[in-house]
Amino acid sequence: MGITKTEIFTEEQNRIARIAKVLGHPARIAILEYLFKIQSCICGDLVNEIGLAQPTISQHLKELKNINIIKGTIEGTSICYCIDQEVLNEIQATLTKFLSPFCAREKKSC
Amino acid sequence: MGITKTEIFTEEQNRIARIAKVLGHPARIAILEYLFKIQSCICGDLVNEIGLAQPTISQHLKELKNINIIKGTIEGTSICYCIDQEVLNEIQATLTKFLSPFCAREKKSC
DNA sequence: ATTATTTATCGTAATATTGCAATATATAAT
DNA sequence: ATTATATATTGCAATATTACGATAAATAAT
Repeated sequence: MGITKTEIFTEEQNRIARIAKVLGHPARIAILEYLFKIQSCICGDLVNEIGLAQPTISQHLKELKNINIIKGTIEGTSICYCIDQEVLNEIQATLTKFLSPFCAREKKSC
Repeated sequence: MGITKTEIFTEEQNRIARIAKVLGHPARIAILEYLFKIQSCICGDLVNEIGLAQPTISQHLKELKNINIIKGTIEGTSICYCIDQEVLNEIQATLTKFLSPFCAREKKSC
């Protein structure tokens, strides 16, 4: 059917999956990597850097904004995108906690 | 077009995206959570636990096997699935490294 | 050999995703 | 007001994903 049965899963399971899904495309990984390196940039920079059409980059930016991992501030005619470090930390913590169940439960520290 | 242009991205970018994509469905998150909790189980257990049809669970297991995060060993008529702890650790390290670029580069330890 | 049990595969329908051309929107500069 | 610049949105085609019924395959028990 192509439609995910979100209602049979917990909030947390859906949340983890939603985050991972957004990270599940190399263009979005490339955008984040570039932002890590360059701190902030505008859409046009990413079009040049990555080599996908402007509407395609814009669409990927939208999906990254959906999980708030990036934020954009209007600056003249362009929009300055950067990582939201706080959200990034939360996402990192969420994934680490999920993927390190034994560290989190049995050991206490890794 | 529905087809990802993998050729314009680096191996590492594609690898991270491939891992995240597999984690990008709540059923697969639920399967992993169950395996974390229960250590090992058979397909039928997951069908009961999660509430999706057997072919659907089987398909999700296949995708998890594609990134080797789980492995299955034949045991009579059933197949015993469990987490591959070594691969899990690698995946966790890969995602943490990607999502903590400043920790990895500037600080050295987090 | 037959039957029961368990999982994988095939086929298919419904929906989602990816990518881009064309166009709209919005601000800056002249 | 007009033009240039930058980004978002719309519409569409191609492909991928999700889900499941039907069926195949493979072993265990009788």
